[in-house]
Amino acid sequence: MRRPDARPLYVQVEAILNDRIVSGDWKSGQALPAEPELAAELGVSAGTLRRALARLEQRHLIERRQGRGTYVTQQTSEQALGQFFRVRNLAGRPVEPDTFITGVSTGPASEEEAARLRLRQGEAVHRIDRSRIFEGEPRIAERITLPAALFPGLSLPLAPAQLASEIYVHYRNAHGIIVVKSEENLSATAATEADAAVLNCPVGTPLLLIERVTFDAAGRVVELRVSRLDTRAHRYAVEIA
Amino acid sequence: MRRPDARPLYVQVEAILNDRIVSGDWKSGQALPAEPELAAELGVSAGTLRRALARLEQRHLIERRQGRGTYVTQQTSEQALGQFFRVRNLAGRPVEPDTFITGVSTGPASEEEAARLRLRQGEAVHRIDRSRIFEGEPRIAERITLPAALFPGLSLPLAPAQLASEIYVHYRNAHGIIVVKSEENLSATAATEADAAVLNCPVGTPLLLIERVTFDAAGRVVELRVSRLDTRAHRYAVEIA
DNA sequence: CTCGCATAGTCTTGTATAAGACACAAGACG
DNA sequence: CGTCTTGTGTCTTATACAAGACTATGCGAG
Repeated sequence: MRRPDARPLYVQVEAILNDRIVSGDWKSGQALPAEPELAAELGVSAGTLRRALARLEQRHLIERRQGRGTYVTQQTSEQALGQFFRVRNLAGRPVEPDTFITGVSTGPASEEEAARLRLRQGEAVHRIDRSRIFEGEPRIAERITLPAALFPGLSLPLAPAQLASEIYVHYRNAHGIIVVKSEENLSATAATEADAAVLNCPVGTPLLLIERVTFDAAGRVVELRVSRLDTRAHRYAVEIA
Repeated sequence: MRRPDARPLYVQVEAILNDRIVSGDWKSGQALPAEPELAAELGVSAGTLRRALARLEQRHLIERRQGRGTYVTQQTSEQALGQFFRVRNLAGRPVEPDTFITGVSTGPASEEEAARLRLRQGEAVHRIDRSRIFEGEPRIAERITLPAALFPGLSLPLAPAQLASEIYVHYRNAHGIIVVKSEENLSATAATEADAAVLNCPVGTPLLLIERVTFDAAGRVVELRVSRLDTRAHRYAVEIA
């Protein structure tokens, strides 16, 4: 006699709850049912449910607050910043970037983009070029590439102001895209003339090149981001445990 | 009526077990007592003990194997490599480095070293200069700085061969130093003449500069390591979750 | 008799349940 | 402005059974 699903029950429950969040059944910021209620509905014990919830919390999909309830994590720009933005100044303090959009376009994915985003070559992607400004100085030049299928309408009238970062957050919330994980490849490169112009630095200045691929809670690749960081006054901080 | 220790019981138990490992009470690779026995000895329920053990396992301090027992993690060079070594080749595959020691010395800590290692300026440190070779080519030039107080005798007759990495692992195991966490600051820099000589690259080549501080299970700073990685054929892979 | 091997026994950690005491938050009420 | 009540998540205990891993036993083949 073999079970239909060999995974532990708490993993199955985790998957069920994950689906409900991804599918928009429970929306961003919304409170989940109380634990006893939810456990009863799912037909599992409170302990098993709590174990599943603990795993979801570890993945930052939900937030639990004693006495208040359990909530689907709201993806504000501050939240995403704290979780994924690793630039620090030389004193080790987090830095608050301003954003300046320098260009937006839509077109077929290049071979490189398609491979990274797991698309077929030629599928439509949106591209956003922007610079990020720390303490008045431009320090990052980056290009964000998004699968158009996941962000319909993003190509439309887009204010060249810094709104774009907010729009981006809005799209994630509205489309059930909950960012969960990023994989990054880091290397060093020399500033090209284009980089030098954007970053206001001499040609050839060593830059930290960050190639990031981001995944959502459904396991989809949602973004490719290539950033060039001028590290003369900043560092990229990573913790390994 | 306030409790003497407001932390949850499972956290207190975790701290007790952590101490036993750090103090060498339970040695590297050794099996812990079985759960029921240990729970009885500590006067807590099996569930509470298991919760503490789960936390220790997450920190890689112990390893649990169903049917066999629970063991203090043994710090082999392979284990440390898998956990802390993030260099990949362009295909994304982990790379197996050879190591070549280029110099060993002992002396008073510089201001910079003292600050990073949390020592008083002038306290004795060991310094190991070495290069790391991937697929026949030298790709990393690095200096490791260790507090002499934690590694007594390391200054003595040291084979210039690649033994040093093994010796280093041995010292950690022998002195209750269990590496648990690293903090890294990444930036880009241009190869100096010294770098160029070691790495066999042109002067000015952009290098990935990695400044790493490593902590052990007792919360001590155990190592400062400054590495310069030639990223022409390799990447530094990081995952953010 | 000895070797090989299946298997039962027993020790280990892993999973799932249940129940009760506790702590925190928010609103109702005096 | 306190105090109470209610609803929430958190901690701790206890029990039972499942599953992995090793050991010993014993039986049969040679």
